Amino acid sequence: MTADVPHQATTSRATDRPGDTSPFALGLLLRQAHWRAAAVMTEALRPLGIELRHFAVLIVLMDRGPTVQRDLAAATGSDKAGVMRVVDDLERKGLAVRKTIPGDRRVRVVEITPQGVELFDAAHVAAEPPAERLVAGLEPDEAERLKELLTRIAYPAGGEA
Amino acid sequence: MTADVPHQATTSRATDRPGDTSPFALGLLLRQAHWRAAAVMTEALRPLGIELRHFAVLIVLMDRGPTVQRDLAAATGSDKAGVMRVVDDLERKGLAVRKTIPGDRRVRVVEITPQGVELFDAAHVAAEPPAERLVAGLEPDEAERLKELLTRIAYPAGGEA
DNA sequence: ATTTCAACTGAGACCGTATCGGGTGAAATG
DNA sequence: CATTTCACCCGATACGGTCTCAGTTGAAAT
Repeated sequence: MTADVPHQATTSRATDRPGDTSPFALGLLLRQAHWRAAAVMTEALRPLGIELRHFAVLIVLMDRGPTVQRDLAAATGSDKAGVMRVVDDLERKGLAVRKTIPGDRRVRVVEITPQGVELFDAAHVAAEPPAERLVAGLEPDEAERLKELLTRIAYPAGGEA
Repeated sequence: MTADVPHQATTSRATDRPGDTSPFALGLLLRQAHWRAAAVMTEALRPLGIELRHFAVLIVLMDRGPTVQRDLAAATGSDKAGVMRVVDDLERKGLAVRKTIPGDRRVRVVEITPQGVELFDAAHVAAEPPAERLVAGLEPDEAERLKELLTRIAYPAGGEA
């Protein structure tokens, strides 16, 4: 008698569809949009023989230079064991190397190799067309605005306030 | 000699940080923003004893009413096996039930129970404060605009054109 | 010597894929 | 027209790979 037909009355409930005003709407939208973006990027990376998690590490290495594995784990948000395996892969492919630093034998600094930089640049070239298709429905200034708004969601002012 | 310091010159490379113009920037931003949203929502749902994937199914059940498992898989984006396990959980908790429909003995429609509806509404109440904190840095009209732009990324006009 | 912090390892949970056992409808066959 | 056969579909299960987490080892600092 109560739950029988799709009752969409009362207040406002999540529907996983456009035009939703429930508190879950933004999260669902982000999920769907991220899913699309991830699919596009994974596809762009596939011909190069790496996956997103590998590329995420390369990004950090390019951004920060030689980095300790523990920091890589923090920066990529993944587990330290996971980082280890990713670095294993990168090392096997000659895209990065582990180095021991002189005064400290327990740390291993991960460093990108010239081939790694090469692949990194190649990835950017390969990713541009798909990335443009992703924002095909938006005007250039709209895409900029979207990124600006997302930045404020992703990195709240003051760290976490 | 080549790759030694964080060289951030040449064109424009992904940095996993605000103000990035590389083709990967939008994807990285979406990832980070989605991560935040998912963390917030998972946290809001925890006291109720369910996770996001369970709630995703409940959303579909509320939106569409009794639904075949195959359609649930398609609607939530996950695969059949995953849906099965989630429905197992929901059934065990009394939030949903599997029913055989008269004319077709192979299909099992999943239906939300009154308790399921109860929890669904409770989730909305619990989720509102965290959801507002998520967009705390944005003006109300900015949040609306963000959702609108995200919708156009997540659901491209014409299905996929 | 003890504490601390790095990388690593192995056990367990988790997820997606492949496969199985029905069930249905329709076409083929007499 | 009745019956058999066949291709497909659904839900369920079994399996394999992946990721996660607690614990181990070894090095440095106090």
